[in-house]
Amino acid sequence: MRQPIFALIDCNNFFVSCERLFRPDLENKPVVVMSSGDGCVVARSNEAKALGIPMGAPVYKWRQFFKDNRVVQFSGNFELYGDISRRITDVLASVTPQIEVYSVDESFLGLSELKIDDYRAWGRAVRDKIWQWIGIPVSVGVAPTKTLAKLAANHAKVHPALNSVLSLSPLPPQPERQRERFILSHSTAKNRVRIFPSDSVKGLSFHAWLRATPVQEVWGVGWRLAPRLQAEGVHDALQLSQLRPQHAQQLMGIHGRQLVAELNGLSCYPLEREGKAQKSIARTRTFGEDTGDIGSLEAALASFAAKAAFRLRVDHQLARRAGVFATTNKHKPGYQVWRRETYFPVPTADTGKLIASVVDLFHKFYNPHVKYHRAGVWLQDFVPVDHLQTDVFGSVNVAAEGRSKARMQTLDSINERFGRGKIRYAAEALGNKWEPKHRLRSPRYVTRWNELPVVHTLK
DNA sequence: TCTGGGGTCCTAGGACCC
DNA sequence: TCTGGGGTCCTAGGACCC
Repeated sequence: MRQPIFALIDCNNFFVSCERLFRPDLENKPVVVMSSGDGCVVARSNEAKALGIPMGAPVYKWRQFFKDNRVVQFSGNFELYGDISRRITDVLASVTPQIEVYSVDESFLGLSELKIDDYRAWGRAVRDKIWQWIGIPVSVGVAPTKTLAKLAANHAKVHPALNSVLSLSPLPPQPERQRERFILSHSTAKNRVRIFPSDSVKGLSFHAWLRATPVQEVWGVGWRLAPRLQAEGVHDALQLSQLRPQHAQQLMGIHGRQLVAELNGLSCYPLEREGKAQKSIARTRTFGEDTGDIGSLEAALASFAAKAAFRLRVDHQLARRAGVFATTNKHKPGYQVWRRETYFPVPTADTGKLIASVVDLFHKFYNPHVKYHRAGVWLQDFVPVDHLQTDVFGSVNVAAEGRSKARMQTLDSINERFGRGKIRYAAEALGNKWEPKHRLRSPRYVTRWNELPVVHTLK
């Protein structure tokens, strides 16, 4: 079998870059995009990062700072970002069918089948194509494992001399590793230089790149594991790669063992090409305002159920299990969570049935004196539509199931033709106090007819 | 006034069965 | 009724990702 080789294509500051597509005047200015309900910062331009605004910054604490520093704010326009994301996926799929869409702004490509002599030149060509056709800047990392490709892309993003592309292969020969290990054991772990000022980065060895990667920036090491590793004297990716596999497993579980192998160039995570079926679907929101209003709460849950059911039908799946939860504000004393779930003997993707079920479940714990802050609906235990089996008593009502299917198809096709939400269940419209605010949302330029950008010409 | 949303996987512990 | 081990299933919680 051929040695695997991966590329990670990672969009730079993706949400901000999408906003700038239609607002070129925002180039070189600090820009942030906020989460649903304008609660916290979920994307920052380089200029905003340079101002010290952290990921996840609570907006209410930073409002004055944004004003003082002329930071441009956007409410998340996730419809827009999803559309741009699909366009990028289309471009990448034209490069190779060996593609795994990892998230809205990242894709892995499998390169072992392609005949590539120079990975840097190849990476630059892909970067240029996406820039030219879509207008989004990307970084490219190439390496024999996904973990190393991620690491390479992260460096490609922050060192201008790399021109957004870093290839980390092939691996250096064994003797060098031994030498570096010796040197490492005599160096101080802290205060190691990470940011290289000049073109010298191009000549750095594989091991130098690992050494320049703080352990908490390694894919798979989060905020809980990082301090544990540091306590063991593991401060960077090179040291992590030199842990004994058994020790890594003790510290991080089975995942740690694979992580160490991946850092050593041994691929453990294959490309997941097929659009693997999801195992659960959830739709949850923090409300626009805390509320105990039963109409609004039922409307929220009905709306979540409708959205989740639609997603289920797009995936050609049926759910055996549905659940609902609601919470108070977790930042206030007396935080509480309620949850209930139910099981369907005959799995379903019928919006009406799901709405009825979740509203029913909600009433089992609803208390009119509670101000609810957040709620959600989830679906689980899926079976493919064409595998609908009868329940143990064979009591599937074939005619009723047929009518349900036809009803949903009609609903979906009308909404597809005339715009989403054109037809909905009355339960979704009983109140709107739950709806999150998005005062600063840009137009949905490419997904809504009435929000198309207007071009003025000078005569 | 006040901190997002949507996922996956692993592990530990309890219930239950043979 | 007791003893012990092993297997399975379920749930809750923890950890990670973007």
